[in-house]
Amino acid sequence: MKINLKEKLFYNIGEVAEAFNVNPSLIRYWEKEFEILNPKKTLKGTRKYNSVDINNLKLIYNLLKNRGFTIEGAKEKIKSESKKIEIVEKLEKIKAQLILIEKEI
Amino acid sequence: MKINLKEKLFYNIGEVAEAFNVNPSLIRYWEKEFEILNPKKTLKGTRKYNSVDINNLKLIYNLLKNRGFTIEGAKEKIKSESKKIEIVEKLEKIKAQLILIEKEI
DNA sequence: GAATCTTTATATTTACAAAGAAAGAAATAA
DNA sequence: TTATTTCTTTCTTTGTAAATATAAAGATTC
Repeated sequence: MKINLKEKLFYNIGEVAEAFNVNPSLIRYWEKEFEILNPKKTLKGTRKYNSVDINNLKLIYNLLKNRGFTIEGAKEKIKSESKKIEIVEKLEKIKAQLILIEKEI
Repeated sequence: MKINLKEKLFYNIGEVAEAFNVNPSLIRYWEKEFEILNPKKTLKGTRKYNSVDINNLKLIYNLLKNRGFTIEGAKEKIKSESKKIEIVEKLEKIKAQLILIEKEI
């Protein structure tokens, strides 16, 4: 990964593909498959990748290319991961509430 | 999984395939792919699956069908898992040695 | 005769690449 | 400058290779 995220605000598909050393087609294909991959597009339709997009790509790349998930498997993994995060967030809210209650006693 | 592991000592491929609801060919195919899958064979060549084989099949099935690994990914996973177990075993031996040394002091 | 074997052929799914059109960028001429 | 040409990049759609799964064939065994 050659991309220095602080260098630019946006990258286009060629740069991204080169950084990950994959074909641009593959990046577009992943976009079809993974909801989380949603780069903005210019009025003419050119994709613009920001740091969030790059991080999502890193996640996807890692699951598919390093960790040996299928595309379906990676989708599931991402979903269940975000479920976990949601649950933790809920628990933290509950904790905050409990602390408030404790102070009132 | 309909197989009751305490019912019998060995199952043949038809029973196993039915229990996992897959094609017998698939079980044989996995055998080619996964080293850990090594059922004994009768002198005539018929596969006999014992509880270890069934557990290995469960592992493989789970990785492939539930957790969304590719075959290569599942192989890696299984390898790294057994690496982990080896390391823990080595550490336990070292621990035992240390305890002996401690007693000698 | 039903189930299994091995080997080989075939189907299906998954993952990716190629093709041709369109847009963008850069170099050159009016 | 501003047209014009040329080269590069990106687009979508469609094609294809590789991976995965299954079936078929013919022989053998339960």
